[in-house]
Amino acid sequence: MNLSLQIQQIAAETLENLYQESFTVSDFQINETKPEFEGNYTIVLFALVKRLKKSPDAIGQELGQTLIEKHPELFTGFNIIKGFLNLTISDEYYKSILLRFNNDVCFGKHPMNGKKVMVEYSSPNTNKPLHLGHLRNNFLGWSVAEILKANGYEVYKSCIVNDRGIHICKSMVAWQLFANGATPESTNTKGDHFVGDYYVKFNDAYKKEIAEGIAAGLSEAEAEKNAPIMKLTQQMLVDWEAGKPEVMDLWKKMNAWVYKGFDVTYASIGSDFDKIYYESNTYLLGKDTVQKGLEKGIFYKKDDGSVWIDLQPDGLDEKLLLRKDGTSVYITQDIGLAMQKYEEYKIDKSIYVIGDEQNYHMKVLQLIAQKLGLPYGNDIHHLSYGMVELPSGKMKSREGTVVDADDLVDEMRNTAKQHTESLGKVKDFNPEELNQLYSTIGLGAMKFYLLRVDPKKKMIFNPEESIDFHGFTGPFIQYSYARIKSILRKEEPISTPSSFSSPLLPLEKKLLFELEQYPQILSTAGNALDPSVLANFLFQLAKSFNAFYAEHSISNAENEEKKQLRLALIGMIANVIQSGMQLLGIRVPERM
RNA sequence: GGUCCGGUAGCUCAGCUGGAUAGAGCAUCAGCCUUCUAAGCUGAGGGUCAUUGGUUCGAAUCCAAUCCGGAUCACCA
Repeated sequence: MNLSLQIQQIAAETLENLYQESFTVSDFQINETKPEFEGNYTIVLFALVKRLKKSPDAIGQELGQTLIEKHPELFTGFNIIKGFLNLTISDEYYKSILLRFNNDVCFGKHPMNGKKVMVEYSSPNTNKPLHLGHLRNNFLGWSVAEILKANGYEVYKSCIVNDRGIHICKSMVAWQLFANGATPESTNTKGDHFVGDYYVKFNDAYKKEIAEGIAAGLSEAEAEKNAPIMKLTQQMLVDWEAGKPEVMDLWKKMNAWVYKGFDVTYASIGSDFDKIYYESNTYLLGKDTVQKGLEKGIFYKKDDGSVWIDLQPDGLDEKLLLRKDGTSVYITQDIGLAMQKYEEYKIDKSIYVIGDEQNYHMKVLQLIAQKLGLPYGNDIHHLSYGMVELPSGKMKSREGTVVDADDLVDEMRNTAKQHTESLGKVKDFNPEELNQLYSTIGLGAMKFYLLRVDPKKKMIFNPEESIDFHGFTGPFIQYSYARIKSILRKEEPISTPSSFSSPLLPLEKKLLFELEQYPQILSTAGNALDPSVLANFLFQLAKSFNAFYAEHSISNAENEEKKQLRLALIGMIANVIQSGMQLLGIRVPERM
């Protein structure tokens, strides 16, 4: 149990005994003590004044006095300043944390809770390569899945591939018209980029035809509708749905190119999935479910035969579920897929990592799932994240104004290489080790950059200003880890020290104070589905370590016992950094 | 227009379940490598927490209104 909760409980018990009144933990507001005052944790007394009809000072005196008398193992001192009771936590408490957990690589992780959760993320289209926005999605989804595992969930990572539809047909038509049989192999191009190029080519041709139409006297809407290339595309979608063999063959061939390219990208950024769904298999799902909902009276049919749900009582609009011709729409397949996920995995909770532009859609899905009585209907969560934009505005694949994922990864590796070479600390590494290191650092910088901010906030990425390697960054934390490892290679810590007698220095205590909070940080990050909580914590910890490192020597500590204490301390810091960074999807190097 | 999200230092962001003098990083300036990795450390300057009003012992935090920016409200996905 974490310390601040312990303090709340003890304070509640103590006041109950003192004043014969009942208190709960929520009556006590516990803060970290501000650095300018003495103490570690602070109880705010104002809230108790009305209840007890006593002055804050009087309450503080009695409470503080009783706490150190009854719990000398925890509290060694207190002071009261302007209604704040500052408590000093004993060195012994922190030393016991250190002795217990310094070698525990699982410190902070919670035991299995028996609940299953699915995290759906990435969800690419097969008509274009991944870009920076997808990277934010991938990193968030992967990290949240790992954080949930650390919180005791059994987690399945899933991905729905949007592999059909009019947008896919656009690339296919453009390839037929302009490629002359070219392939990724013949042009030595990565498959997803190859197909993406034809998506852009489609758009260029389409725009040209619209302009020609307008020049010939058509209105803009008519010109769009009558553009020959668009008509070809619509026909291709019809043919695809009819299963016309040559269309299916082309579709399979081009998708295979894209998947081959995606595999390379996913491998390089470290994304993986337990289950991949394909929209071409799921888009017909959900119709039965809608039919059942219709019978139950949850949905209703309009005169033209289309099926709707009225969500006005919930503050939304009417929403279409089946077209008048009986075909399904976007939400229909999502309902079906939600059902299928339950049938296959019996999940208790489902998390969708999707951009905030779909907040409305996800709200509708949640409401429908609840009304249909889906077993986990109340546990559908939308991890809604803000778009990544450029200084010039939104990224648009069809305009070609995107930061390509593969390009960015390469660039980050190169930057890492330049930094590493100019510092010259790893000249003895062989080429393979060097490449590993560049990936570790470059990807670390990029992942940390995207994960350190609150997911729901929109980000602006300026390609002109490369991602930093100093300060509040991944490499800073990686560097702190490498520093610790460097010491631990030279100094042999006693594997299980039994006790430490000398008092803790302020900076030693500060580090233990921070380490003690790690389990709570993981819970908070898991509950909020927010890796940035963890990123901020790890940065703070690394910063405190570096300050300690500059102030106190570990190898040349004042005496052997201090040295052993510090070796145990930095070992525990290294474990927490490694474990926390792993949950962000970031590796830490032994040397850099 | 309805709904939702955001607005904190020059820039990028923490803090938001109300608490003490609002914190980091970058950038700027001044110091620190003959001792464990300087991708580091120490210090300085820099704020009308969008605006106005309210709630109260106390508001960046809660409520209301206003202003600014964004998303969304398709028989597209």
